[in-house]
Amino acid sequence: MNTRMADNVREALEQMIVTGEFADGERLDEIRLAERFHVSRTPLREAFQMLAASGLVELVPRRGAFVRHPAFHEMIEMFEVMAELEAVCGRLAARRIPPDVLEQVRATVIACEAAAHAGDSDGYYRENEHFHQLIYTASGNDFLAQESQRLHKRLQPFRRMQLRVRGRMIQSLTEHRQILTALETGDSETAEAVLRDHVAVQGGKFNDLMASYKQSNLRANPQLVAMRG
Amino acid sequence: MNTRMADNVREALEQMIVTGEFADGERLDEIRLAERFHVSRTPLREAFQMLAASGLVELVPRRGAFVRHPAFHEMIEMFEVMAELEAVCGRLAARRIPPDVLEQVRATVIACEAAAHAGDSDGYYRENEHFHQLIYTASGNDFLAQESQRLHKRLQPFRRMQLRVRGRMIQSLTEHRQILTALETGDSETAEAVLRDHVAVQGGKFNDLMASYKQSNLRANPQLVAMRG
DNA sequence: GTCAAACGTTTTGTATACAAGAATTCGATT
DNA sequence: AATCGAATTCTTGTATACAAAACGTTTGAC
Repeated sequence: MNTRMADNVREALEQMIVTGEFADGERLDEIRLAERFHVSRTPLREAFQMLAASGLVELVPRRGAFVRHPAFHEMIEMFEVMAELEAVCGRLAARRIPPDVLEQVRATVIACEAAAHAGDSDGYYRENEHFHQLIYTASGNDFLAQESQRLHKRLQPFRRMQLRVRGRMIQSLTEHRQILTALETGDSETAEAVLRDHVAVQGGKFNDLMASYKQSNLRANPQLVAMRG
Repeated sequence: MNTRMADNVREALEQMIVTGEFADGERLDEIRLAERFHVSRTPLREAFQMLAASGLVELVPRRGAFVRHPAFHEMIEMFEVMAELEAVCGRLAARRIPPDVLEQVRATVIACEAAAHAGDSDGYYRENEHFHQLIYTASGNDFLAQESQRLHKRLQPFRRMQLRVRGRMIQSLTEHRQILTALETGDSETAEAVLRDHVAVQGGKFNDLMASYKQSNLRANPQLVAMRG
């Protein structure tokens, strides 16, 4: 629980948006939401500002705040950028990673494998998040780590759509191993290439993601997408 | 002039911050600024939110809004990310650029050279901006273009510090030519490599930038940087 | 002289009031 | 029946009021 109500409201709304409680283009009613959260319009509007900054809603002057789910092609674009950012993190990390962080990566890869074999999907998810977080940090560039983390978080609701298939999970573990080895041997080219492919949406992943997207509550409204020319 | 006062105030404050009118860590006084801009605290606080989202100020709960100039090493990190983003844009653009955009790049490179030879530094600056903007767009990834543009804008006040030296300008023009050729021939590796080096702060550029940074009004307060552990 | 506690002042965060701009309704006209 | 426009209702943007938290200062104890 935060000291500022505006922050609490932002978190609550963020959760509601990424779990698909609002349709794309839906207007966030200030008065209704203010009543629901037992706050006035002031902190609510501050929350809107923050949500707009992270791209979850669009603020249209004199019209209101509208939730904004990415179109499929926009999501693919975001994953492409994520893949490139992680590739850069990997390349830099291979050269810069300190021994203690490398040890943490090693431990996380092992924990990830253990969770996978135990069928502990929550554990797997958590360790996988940690793995990527560590790669960001290992880049030795705090700004890069921060930006990567930001996009990672934004893609979180869509990443859940991926990796459900059993075969993908095994491939993912193999790639973790490859990345670890590349970091251990300082092989920046391999770290870069494997991380890019690890994150990129391509081949079979593309079709899986598309199928999941179509079924999800986070679809964009084609009508509205057409107007964003 | 914008319809919302909050937006006007944000623009004005942004300008004041990037021109160094506030010292690092200085608190933005709501009451004083409200009087100065002839608005109430409400739109002013909305402006603070937006500035915080773009990293120009830090919002500390129950304390206020404090301007945040990057430390030198933070600035270097941002340039490193910018170089990598532009490198990615270049790689993708070499494969995806449409003929009409390629033509625009060609025209911009020529205009840039003309401005340089004419000693028209404002013209040079404008055409150079346009050149980079085109590379972002040419990537064919709107999200990447948008993120690149965002960081580009954030680095604008610091980029002015670079490129003042005459030799740098000539080198820069040569690199533009190399990038154009790479795009024309679809040589993604070269486009990527040249763009990375074009933007990266390395070699002599590092020292020039450091010297300018030290003299500028956009320095971070070392006391405060130390506390950001 | 140093430290700390209590008081008063300043400043932030939130609620509320109000004006101007959008949206909607409903009737008039073609 | 469809369309235009005026009147009404809603909604946003901004000002202002007020409570609670942070800050500074004075006072007092050791």
